[in-house]
Amino acid sequence: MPELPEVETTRRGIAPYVAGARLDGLRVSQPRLRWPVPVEALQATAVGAVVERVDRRAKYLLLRQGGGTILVHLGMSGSLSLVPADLGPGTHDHVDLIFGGRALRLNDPRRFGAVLWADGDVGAHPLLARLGVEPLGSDFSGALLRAAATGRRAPVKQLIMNAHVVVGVGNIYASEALFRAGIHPRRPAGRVSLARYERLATAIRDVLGEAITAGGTTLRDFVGGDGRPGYFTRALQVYGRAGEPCVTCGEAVRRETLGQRSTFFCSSCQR
DNA sequence: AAATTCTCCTGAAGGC
DNA sequence: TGCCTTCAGGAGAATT
Repeated sequence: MPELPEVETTRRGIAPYVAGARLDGLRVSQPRLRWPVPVEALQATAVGAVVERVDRRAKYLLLRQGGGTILVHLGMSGSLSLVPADLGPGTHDHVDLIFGGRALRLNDPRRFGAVLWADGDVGAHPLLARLGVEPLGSDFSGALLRAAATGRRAPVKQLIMNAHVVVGVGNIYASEALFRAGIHPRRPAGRVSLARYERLATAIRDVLGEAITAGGTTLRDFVGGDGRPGYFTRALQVYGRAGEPCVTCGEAVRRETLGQRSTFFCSSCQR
């Protein structure tokens, strides 16, 4: 599942080929994604214009043009790759953005992803306007988490996965960061001390940063390849390891459902 | 305002 | 081998 590190790795992989390139055409073989692909608007406005840069906000990729921005979200099964423009779409290839002889291709079996168009200031787009801080940005801190937690009784795991507070912390890295910080995922958010939130903020930064580094080193060539970044799975300490011994104390890692999401933790190391 | 539930979709895994 | 059922999961929308 693409989490923030995979999205950032994708951004870095495609940017050298897309930034500065003119969008020459659009092929949509399946417009029914998370939201319908706005084919008309893209044809009328985005096609023919240069993508000036490729940015990321939360897990959205932003292909910025002069008059607006193409938003791409990978959902949970999406990936982008650069293929020859004359290569026909295969199974689950839904959208091609054509740049010269190459196509930036979205493949997404489960179709939770999205390709959208935002006129003018993309920051004002409804999907972006009310997002929380970037976890790798300078505004993110333990103090920010502590402030956001005031009065909240919901589990701390749900706080750090709340995109109105901090973006890009998905299910996998939420479990990992809480393990590193020694905090039980079910602990009420309002009952975690500032000191422990400082540790948690550091853990979130570290685990995301390490995953981006790992993605960068294991990244296959985006051009002509399948475009899937490395998934960092070997470095996961609790996620997906139910029943296996905790790497710290040896006790069996537990799996419980929290907010309809699988949650992995060590009940001995995390309190 | 905060918390919970629902929804989209399909591949994988398990049962028989 | 194959058919059927169940489940995961990002995250916005709807509901309580």
